[in-house]
Amino acid sequence: MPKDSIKADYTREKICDILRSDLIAGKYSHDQPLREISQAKRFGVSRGPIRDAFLKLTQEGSLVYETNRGVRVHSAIADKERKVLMNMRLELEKYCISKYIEEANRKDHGELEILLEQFKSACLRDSLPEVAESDLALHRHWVTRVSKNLEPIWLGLAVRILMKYSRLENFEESIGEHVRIVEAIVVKNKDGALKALASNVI
Amino acid sequence: MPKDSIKADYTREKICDILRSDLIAGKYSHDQPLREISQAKRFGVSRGPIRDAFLKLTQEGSLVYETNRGVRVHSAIADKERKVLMNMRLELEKYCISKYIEEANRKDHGELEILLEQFKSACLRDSLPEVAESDLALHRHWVTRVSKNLEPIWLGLAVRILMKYSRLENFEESIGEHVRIVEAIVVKNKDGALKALASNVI
DNA sequence: GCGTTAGAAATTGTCAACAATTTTAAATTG
DNA sequence: CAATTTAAAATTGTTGACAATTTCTAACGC
Repeated sequence: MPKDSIKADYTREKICDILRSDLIAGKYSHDQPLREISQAKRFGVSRGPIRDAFLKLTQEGSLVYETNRGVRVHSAIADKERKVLMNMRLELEKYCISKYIEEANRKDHGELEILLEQFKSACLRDSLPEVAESDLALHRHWVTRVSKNLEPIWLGLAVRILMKYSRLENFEESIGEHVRIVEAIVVKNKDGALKALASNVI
Repeated sequence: MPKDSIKADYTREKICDILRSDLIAGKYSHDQPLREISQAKRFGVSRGPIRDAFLKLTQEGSLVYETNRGVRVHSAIADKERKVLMNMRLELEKYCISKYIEEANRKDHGELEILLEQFKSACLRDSLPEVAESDLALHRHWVTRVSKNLEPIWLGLAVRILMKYSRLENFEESIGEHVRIVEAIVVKNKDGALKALASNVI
């Protein structure tokens, strides 16, 4: 047995998720290259799965790929483009939340509350990586629940938007915004939810 | 030399582009699986580059990937979701066209006219694959010219929207719409271009 | 005949080796 | 010493082989 007993048995998807968290959390600086070999060593796999993960993250937008030169962390996006992405994301999530309110059952609401608690707790701990991740997980909940088709598009938008501001903003205010969204959802107040969402995403 | 002198030397990107055209043109039916080995034989490469292309197309949305089961052609998207995607695409292209009008030079306009001619000619030939491809190429022109960052997002939306209707609609009307867009662009009539775009995309 | 099970076939997942390309470092020349 | 050339190192691109998984097929029992 190796000294490190945590035999995580990383799959392509797990590796991809971990790298995405790293990137959103700002672990690597903009334009920094990521090497296949070093990541392969890190996860204890060959270069194949790493290449797969790099390709996926490239398509999502957190990495940039150049032929024969590998991938590097995406540059910071311009403010104007960020605003366009925001509007697109809002359009998408508005649809998802409307439908979620109609379709969600008690079990869904339970998961929603759990995700909200995790987000709150991350904010109170002032841990940017955890805040970013739990923020994504919360929004992802209503998107995925409503449509597997829209989810990858949403993820691409959310990742690009998040990467721009890896620096923390006002966590307490963010808690309030998310609480308002979730509260409106559980009482099926569609207008309220959409309004709360708009103030959060924009 | 092999009997077929066309030694295309397919790269990952070329393979990806060819497969995308096939998918948009409706060469494969919805939910039909695509096999790595058969595509590898088709392009005369090993499974590696094919896997790369499949992954990319999965992320774009034309293919669906399931662990240990490979990829299949994406199911037809629901009308409501299609409408959401349309609005998002419109939001994106409105931004691109506005900026394009400000930034484009004579050379850009030249390319634009060429792409429009190619689109017209494809419509007149009633060839759905060529219409779909030249339609994409035309829109892609102003998107790519304005932002390399937004381009992959745009492509994902456009592909998903196009795949829904592989059946041909009214080509002549489509020519008129695109002519109006391009004409407004070259005379820098922003309002007119955006209005023409909206009636085309929606 | 119908459902179940066991084996075979087909397919994807991973890996290590080698080829091609790019980057870095050193040597050479003016 | 600066610029150029050349060689070495590092990195990505591709391949074929093998392992793991899924799917298909046929035998079996009821």
